[in-house]
Amino acid sequence: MKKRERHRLLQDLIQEKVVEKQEDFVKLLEDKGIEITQATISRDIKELHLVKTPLDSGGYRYSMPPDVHFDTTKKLGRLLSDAYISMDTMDYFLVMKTSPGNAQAVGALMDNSAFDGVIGSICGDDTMLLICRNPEMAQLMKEKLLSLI
Amino acid sequence: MKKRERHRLLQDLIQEKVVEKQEDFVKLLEDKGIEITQATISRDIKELHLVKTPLDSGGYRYSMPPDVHFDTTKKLGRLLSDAYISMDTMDYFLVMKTSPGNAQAVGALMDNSAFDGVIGSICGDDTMLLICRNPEMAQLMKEKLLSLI
DNA sequence: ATTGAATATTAATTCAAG
DNA sequence: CTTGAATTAATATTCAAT
Repeated sequence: MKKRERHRLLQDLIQEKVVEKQEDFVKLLEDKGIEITQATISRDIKELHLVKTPLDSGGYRYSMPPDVHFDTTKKLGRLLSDAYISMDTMDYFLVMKTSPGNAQAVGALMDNSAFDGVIGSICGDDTMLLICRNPEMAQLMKEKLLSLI
Repeated sequence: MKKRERHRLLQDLIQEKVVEKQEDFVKLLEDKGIEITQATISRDIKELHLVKTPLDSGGYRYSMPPDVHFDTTKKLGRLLSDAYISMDTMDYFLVMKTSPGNAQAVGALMDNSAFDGVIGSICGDDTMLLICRNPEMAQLMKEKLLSLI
């Protein structure tokens, strides 16, 4: 049993069953003849970004991850629709040109967005410099941002 | 300090800060002069349906409940019922053909959905390219999307 | 790289009290 | 009905092994 397969199995399980805790995963996999411990489930959950969601009924259920900043992302999209001019990446960096006076606002939203590939931003009046975790993230951010416009 | 007020404060805090654990809430409220214990935060989190989300960066962050996505997923289902034409996967990618002018809308909903296997989307007029975390996710996304139609 | 066993940490609940 | 202190339960991590 490969990790990938197990991940896939966990994704399926949370759709079908109310899985309240990690030990439940252990038991459910055991039923399928798969021996695994809670420690591994914990790691799987982390990698899959699963979340333990409190239910109205009072219990808990592991479920698909939320889009951390649903609202922020929407705001960012609206702002970029207005303010975006151009963008380029180099190494760890992404430089965005905005209409005058808007770079700070974009940077502020970026800092609290779900885009955790971003380490930080430095903004002038019409230019934002994003520092990303790695060059790949810089490229990914460019695509993400473009998809919002 | 009433419970309602505190709940609002917590909602605000998770938008502004990366709150990694319940004790962080305790400290943040203490900074605002509000004395509260972890037990109460735990109850608040349960009532607000907040979730502790694993981040790509390795840490955790309390965030908004995934409930909001149910709606997004439903919207996506309705949109796809109208606009879907065809779909195919290759490696990390999923390409969807839609009726003219609809790809952007689908992409926007995808980005705000609970589908965390998706890194990002790039949309033209009638074509959406989804970039997934891995080839398995691309395949899984195809199945999930088909199940919505 | 992935895992289990043990452990540390964090979170949920119980229980008494306001 | 709400809370804190104490406790239990659950989860994350460390460490050794593979």
